[in-house]
Amino acid sequence: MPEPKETPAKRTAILEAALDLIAVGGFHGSPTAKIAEKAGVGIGSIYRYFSSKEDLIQALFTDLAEKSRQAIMQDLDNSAPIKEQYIHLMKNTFQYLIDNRKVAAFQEQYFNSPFGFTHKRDAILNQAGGHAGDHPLHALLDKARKDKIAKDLPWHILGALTFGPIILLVRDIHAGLITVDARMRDKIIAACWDAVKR
Amino acid sequence: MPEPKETPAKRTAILEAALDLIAVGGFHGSPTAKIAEKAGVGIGSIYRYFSSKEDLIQALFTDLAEKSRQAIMQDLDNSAPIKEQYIHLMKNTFQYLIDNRKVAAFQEQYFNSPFGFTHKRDAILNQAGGHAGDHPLHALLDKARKDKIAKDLPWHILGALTFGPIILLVRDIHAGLITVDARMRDKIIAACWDAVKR
Amino acid sequence: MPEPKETPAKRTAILEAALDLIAVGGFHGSPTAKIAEKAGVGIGSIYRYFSSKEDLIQALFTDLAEKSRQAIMQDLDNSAPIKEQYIHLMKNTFQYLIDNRKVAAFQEQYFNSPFGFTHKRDAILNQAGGHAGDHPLHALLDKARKDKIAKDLPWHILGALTFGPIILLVRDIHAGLITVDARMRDKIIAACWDAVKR
Amino acid sequence: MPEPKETPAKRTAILEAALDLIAVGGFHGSPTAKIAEKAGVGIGSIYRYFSSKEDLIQALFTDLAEKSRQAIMQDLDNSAPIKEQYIHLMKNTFQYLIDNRKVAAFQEQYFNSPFGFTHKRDAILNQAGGHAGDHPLHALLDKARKDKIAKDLPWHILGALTFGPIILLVRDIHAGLITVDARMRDKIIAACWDAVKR
DNA sequence: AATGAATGAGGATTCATTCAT
DNA sequence: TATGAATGAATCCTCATTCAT
Repeated sequence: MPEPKETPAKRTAILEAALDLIAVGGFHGSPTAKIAEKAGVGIGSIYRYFSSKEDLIQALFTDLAEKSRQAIMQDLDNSAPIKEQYIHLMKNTFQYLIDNRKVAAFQEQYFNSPFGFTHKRDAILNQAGGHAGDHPLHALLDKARKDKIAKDLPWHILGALTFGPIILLVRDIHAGLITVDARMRDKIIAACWDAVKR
Repeated sequence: MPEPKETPAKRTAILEAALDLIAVGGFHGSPTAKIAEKAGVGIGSIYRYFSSKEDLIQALFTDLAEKSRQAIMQDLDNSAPIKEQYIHLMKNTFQYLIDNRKVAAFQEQYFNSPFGFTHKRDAILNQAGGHAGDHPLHALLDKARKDKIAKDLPWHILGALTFGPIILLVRDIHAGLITVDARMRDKIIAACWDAVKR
Repeated sequence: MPEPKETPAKRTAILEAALDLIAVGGFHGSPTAKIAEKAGVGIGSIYRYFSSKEDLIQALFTDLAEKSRQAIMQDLDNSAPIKEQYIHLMKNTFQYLIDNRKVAAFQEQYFNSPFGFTHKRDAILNQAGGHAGDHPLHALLDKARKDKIAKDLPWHILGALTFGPIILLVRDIHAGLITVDARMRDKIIAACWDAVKR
Repeated sequence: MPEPKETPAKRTAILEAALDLIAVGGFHGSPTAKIAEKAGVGIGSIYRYFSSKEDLIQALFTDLAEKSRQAIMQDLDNSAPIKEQYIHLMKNTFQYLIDNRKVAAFQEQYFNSPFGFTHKRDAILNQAGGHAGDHPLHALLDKARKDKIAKDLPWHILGALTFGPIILLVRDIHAGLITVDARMRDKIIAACWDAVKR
């Protein structure tokens, strides 16, 4: 009696192998043959689970986005003051990216590629808000703005003020150019809040 | 009237063609054959002016970095208060990247590639400060920190608070996801200053 | 009845095609595309069986060296007098090269190339004697010298006196410049023996 | 008043540069651009003196063949006994090739290439004997055979018995695999005579 | 006569994808 | 369902030769 709807282990193995390789070598340094080998499956099997290499990458992105979202939301107290929630989410985000260098590297690659453009454009077109692809901070910043706590700027801009510094710093941290301890991390997040707050 | 060391027109044509293509398709979407065709030269000519595709890309980066620097420094008043200088530099930077979509796209690509890493690492290793390769804001933020105007954070972090948002927003602007007029631009820069200032 | 480690037919086809082409046009007149076409396989298949064109050539050399060795050793009577053994080996060698023009042409090419130099140097460095890579005459001439049948000259020189004429004559025969029947062949070998014997 | 028929210095420079490069890198490692640079002339100038790269190589061969011939004939006493003349010619030949590694390397390359085949075939077709391209030993061996001093074998074969060993040994000497002093050289030549003599 | 910039066919190699087993 | 051998278009780069100056 087979388990009814479980993700096949082989699919997961392929995604993990792809992440490992792409994080280090980028899309172009990660041929399907290497991914299959690292995953311990035949090359052909990749095409059983994914229709193309592009499809595999998109699937990996979605997969990681969901996991990231969960990590970021962890222990969030919806009833806490907005600033506190902001700081909590930012700590989670920043720390998650620092602790998961492969995820960070992959997402960096992804957003800097034709794949990424497509994704972003899609996100904009469904601007209904609240759908799964969005970052949890979206809603929060929206509320902060309405409550006149955050500056009166469009979500995109508040988002950029928040994520922009984090993204650059994570890259530098993983490149070994700087180190950031918990104290420093909190200072950075406070500075981001300064940018956003009214 | 012999001009002493004129850059050959063909070299320039190659660089321009490369910029056009890379801005749209990235490094891997810009084969040498296409660059040559777009430049209106033979494939072989690329290798007369550059020793390899990598060399061409590095040359293009250096070229654009110099032009960007000039645009950014334009009309800077060294005797003005630091905050004013900061805002001036940021306006120039932001506007330049908005107006020169291809340059922005290229630099994005560049810093997200093995080329870029090398460059960044090199920049870090010569931390003497004040050398030509740096962004003009580097020195300014250093001074602001010493004068207790900026937060007491390492240059890397102040830099990330400043450039991070700009980079993301420029990307979104060129993707057609948002529009930013002069008024909005100034608000954004003010927000960045809030992040940096004490 | 499962054959344990059968060489893939495609690999053999590639080696044969390479031999055909190199024998006529040399290394530089034998592009991988032509080899693949002649072998009736796709270009990419060459790189499934060999890591590079150089690797293919080395493999071909090794392959032919082994076959040559077998042909040369055929019907050798180890207990016969040395002179008889010498004549026997020389007949086999000479005849084999006459009958296998492509092999002769390839080996000529090979020993006159960077590949060949490496090979020769390696052979010299392991001068322990008796190891598989050597020509069977090596051991025989060594023994002949010790028995005071051959002149008291280093192996290299005795070897040159023996192979030098053969190599030139084989080349001329295949160029159609001369013909050598069995009678003539035996006279030539006798002359070589005169050069070597005390 | 210009000297009427002197070889232009530029032509000589090109030939010398070609020899230098081909001796080290072979035909395929010696692009015309490198030859021109080493010769200190423009690339275009090569095509003023030679109609093609092949023509240049043929010219170089002819040039060197003439020089070799002169070196080999040096101090030859036509009235001496044939054996003595043989030994004299062989000493000159052997020593010349040892002392002129670039010439030896070039000729090796040359005879192992499409060029070489053409040349040899041409030589055979004009079998009138005694024409400039022939090696001086040709006539001598012919005479030796008629005088019943040499074996009754065709010139080609007597030639191979003589040159074959020398060619192999010169190659090994220049590859650094063996050293041959004057004493050893004379022994080798004596052995060659043994092969040739009746 | 001399130059060297310009050319593009040709060559080795990679890799996403297919398909027979 | 799983495999991996087979493929060939695509890519970077070289180099003999030409021709305008």
